[in-house]
Amino acid sequence: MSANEAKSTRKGRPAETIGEPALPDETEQAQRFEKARSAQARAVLEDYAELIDDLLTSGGEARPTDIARRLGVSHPTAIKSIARLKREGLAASEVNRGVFLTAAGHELAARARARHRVVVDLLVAVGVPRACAELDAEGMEHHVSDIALAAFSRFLKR
Amino acid sequence: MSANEAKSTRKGRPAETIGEPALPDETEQAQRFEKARSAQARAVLEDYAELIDDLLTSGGEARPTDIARRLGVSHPTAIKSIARLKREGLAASEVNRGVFLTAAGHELAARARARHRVVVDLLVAVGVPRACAELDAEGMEHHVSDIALAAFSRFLKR
DNA sequence: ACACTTATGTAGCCTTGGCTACATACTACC
DNA sequence: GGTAGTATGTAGCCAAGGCTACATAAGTGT
Repeated sequence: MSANEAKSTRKGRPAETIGEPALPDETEQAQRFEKARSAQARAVLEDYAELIDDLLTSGGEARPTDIARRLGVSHPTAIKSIARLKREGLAASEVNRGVFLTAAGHELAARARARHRVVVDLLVAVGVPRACAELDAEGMEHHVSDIALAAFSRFLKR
Repeated sequence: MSANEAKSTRKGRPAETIGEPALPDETEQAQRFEKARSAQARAVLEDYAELIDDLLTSGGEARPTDIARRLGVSHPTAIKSIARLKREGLAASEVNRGVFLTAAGHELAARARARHRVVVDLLVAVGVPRACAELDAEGMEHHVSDIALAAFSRFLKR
């Protein structure tokens, strides 16, 4: 069966004629969504790493309740996520002690923060109010690829 | 206890001195993350609605397997998500028949597609290669607020 | 008509990331 | 040193969004 007819044989609908909107290639589109999903999976880890790093830098200690409060979640949720960070070798802690980052975790945090800053700056540069930029960047940053990030930096330098 | 000391009484660490990086306000930060989480919850629905709308427009029919293939997921996953769309009043279908959108679903799809387009255009405008822009936009678009979107449009018009 | 292929739907499992409720461990203070 | 208060941790629940395996339905072709 010749690929083009194969898609629409069911119910005898005629093969798609030319002149229609033309969707992107099927597998390419699938890859886009796949990439977005994997970015989403990393997002939580990045948020935690970045926040823990911030707390350590500015206050000296990153405690589960502080983390939970800042992320707007309950403390058990925070503890569970921290456990995942530990599983993935990004953080470490002993019972009833504050959390700290491993080298890998620190590196992740640094990259996340750098990206965050660039994204906010870009948004502001194209006319988004600062407060709104901070809000929107929180979700967007995890989906910005290195290539796009480099483009952002270049744009900001002008 | 005077709020400022309260945060750091544990283990006798002295209250935070001035001159440190200064984190954003606690509750404001929590709201940022909360907003990002709720955007994420909408993301799947938007992706499905937009895709279904695309399929209906360009091919005449939106069938679960096509949807699954284009999203890069298994067909049971797609069917489950479609069930959620139906639950939320965005889509409808009968057994063994293609999916279609309700008025609400169509409206959501239209908004999602418009936003998608603006985001891609903005990325391209600031120097991101087209292919990369398409990839990154897929994840970013769900986090762009109306205010930012308006700013993007204004920027593109110049 | 019967067989074959593909599409659709169901069942059941996993992980993530939310939550509440409860138990335990600190710390501070009198 | 005991008590109050806060932090920490555990258990168990839920929904979302992945998956595989299986069963049924619908077209296709000989």
